[in-house]
Amino acid sequence: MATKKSTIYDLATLAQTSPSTVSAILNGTWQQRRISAQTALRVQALAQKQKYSLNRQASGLRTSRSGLIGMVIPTHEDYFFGMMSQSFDRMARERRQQPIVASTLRDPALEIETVKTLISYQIDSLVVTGASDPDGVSRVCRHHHVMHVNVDLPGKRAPSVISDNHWGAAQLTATLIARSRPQPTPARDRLYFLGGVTADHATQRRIQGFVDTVTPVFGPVEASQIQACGYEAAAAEAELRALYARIGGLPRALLMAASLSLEGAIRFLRVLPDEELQACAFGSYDWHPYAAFLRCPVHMMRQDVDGLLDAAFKLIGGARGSSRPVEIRPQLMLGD
Amino acid sequence: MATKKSTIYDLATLAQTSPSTVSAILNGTWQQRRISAQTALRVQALAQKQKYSLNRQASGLRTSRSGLIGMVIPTHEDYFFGMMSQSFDRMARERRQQPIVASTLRDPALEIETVKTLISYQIDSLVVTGASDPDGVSRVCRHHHVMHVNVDLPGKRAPSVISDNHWGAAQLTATLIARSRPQPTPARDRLYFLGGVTADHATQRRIQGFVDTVTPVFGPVEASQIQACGYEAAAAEAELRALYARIGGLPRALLMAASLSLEGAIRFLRVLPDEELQACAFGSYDWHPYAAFLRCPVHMMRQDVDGLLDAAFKLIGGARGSSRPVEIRPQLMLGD
DNA sequence: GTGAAAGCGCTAACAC
DNA sequence: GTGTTAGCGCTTTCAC
Repeated sequence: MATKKSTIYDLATLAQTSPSTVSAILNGTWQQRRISAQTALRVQALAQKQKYSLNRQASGLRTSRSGLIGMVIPTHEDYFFGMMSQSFDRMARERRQQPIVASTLRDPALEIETVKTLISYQIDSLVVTGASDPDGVSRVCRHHHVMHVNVDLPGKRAPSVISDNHWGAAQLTATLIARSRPQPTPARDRLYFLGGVTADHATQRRIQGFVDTVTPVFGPVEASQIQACGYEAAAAEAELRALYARIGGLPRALLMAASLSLEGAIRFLRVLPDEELQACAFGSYDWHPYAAFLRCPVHMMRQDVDGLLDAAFKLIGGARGSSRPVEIRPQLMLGD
Repeated sequence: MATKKSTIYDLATLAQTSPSTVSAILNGTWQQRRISAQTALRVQALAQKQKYSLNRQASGLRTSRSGLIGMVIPTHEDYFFGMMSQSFDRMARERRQQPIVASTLRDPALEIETVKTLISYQIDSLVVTGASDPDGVSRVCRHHHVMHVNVDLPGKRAPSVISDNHWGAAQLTATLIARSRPQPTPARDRLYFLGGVTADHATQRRIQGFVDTVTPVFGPVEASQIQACGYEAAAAEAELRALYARIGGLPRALLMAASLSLEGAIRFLRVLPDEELQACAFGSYDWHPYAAFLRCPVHMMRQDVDGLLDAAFKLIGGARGSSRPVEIRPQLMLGD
């Protein structure tokens, strides 16, 4: 029971053969070296007995491939990014890569620093999700020849995969229009868009989808119908409270820009009586299991997490990246 | 604008000095080598200009320290483990280690395989959270001399840090007793415990805390008051529905064993009228922000995630581990 | 069918 | 104050 960790040299000595033979046997290339099945079996058994473990720092140094694949996300404490991590974990494993996920808290400086660290570990490629400065990250990766893809938020200097925000918002809006009912006052007889950041590409496209769907039915959308108050739950809560006071009740329909906007809205809505809730149609871009807790239907656009990452892996694998982002359709989840 | 990645050899040539000097300057040990500030500055400037990046595979191979610290968790799609990942990420960074988190889906075989992979990357230490087979993991780590700690679920073969489950359940139960009101029938005039797995150490201690607090006030607890129906939300929902039918309403108070039990319970409870909800006191071991969506107070034991990981890092850092698990008190979050 | 030997990029002991 | 050198454990020609 050797207490020292064994190397291919130890195994070679024990098996009365050479390190290169052991190496070939252990990494599967022994067939093409035409090593006899006999020695192969002998060495394999020995490795198992000695609980030999490959030193991937050494093998990576030699081959200049680490087998590590990085992903940066804003935070682990968000349901959407939790699902991203989970899918990424599975898909990386399927490709025999070791995932290494780091959170960068939407801080551009931390994003760059983290990516530099990952690069120093010689990651083979990188998935950048929800980055505040995707192009800064790209510059670093480019210089070090690290393949990378932006997911969720697009960048100009690397291939990107995003949700089909315009289509998704349009579908969701159409659903809300179909399920909503006329309201007594003009200000309430309208659809409202709540949450998001107008500087953000995703928000812009969602608003556009909303506007393009509302306009043919109700005429031009007024500025007051778009409340892009940010991604924080508290902001959405405050904004909705104000809206409610201003127009004297809930509107005909309400489209929340993101899952945190929905969370904020629910905090306000949960104390309203059932009749008021049932008079309004609710939609949310982004899906959250707890939305079912509200006592009325919430229609949701569920992002296709696996679809996004599948496309990302294809692009990393060298698929022809056009200059335009790949758009992945989300899925409508009816709340009934 | 060199397109090849630069090494300390390149820098040494450019700076007219030797690789070892460059190495010392770049890794901060140059003071003790008494290298002149002048050369130090020259080399540092050069490194910056060339965007030199340390190859940590090479340096790790040489020093046999990788700077990587691993953590295995059951899943990223759970709020509690999301918080764990986030804290771990921050704390590892503070200690200048690169965190590497892998999910193992409560699958013992996958746990072992994953840990072996992490070890092949020469992780310096490992935090094992919520493992189904902590002792199997310990065996592997022991053989490879990898320092490790169990968190949340204890093991016999490594130091462990767990929530103070007995204390927490007792406090929560006391709160529920204090806030509850008598109910019309004997079966309803009792406290019930819902969720968890009796084979599980954590559940055992929580039940014990519940029983020890209820007994002095109401007399012996009957078996029907303990419904350890597992960790799945759907099971808790079904169990609660059955209980409601059996005893003809909600009981005096209900203690949910875990956050998923709470989620399941809420799915059933959300359709009940306010009066019924307000007649029952709700408690949950584990905290979830969405619990506020219920239209009545839920008292929660919030696990001290930072406290758990702080203790874990101390144990990894070599603090004397007694054979008994370190217990960290959770925090009572009153629902009012 | 197998072995010897060079070298991936870095660090640290030792030399001067 | 700085340079030389020997490996860390592995892979991969090349030689036989």
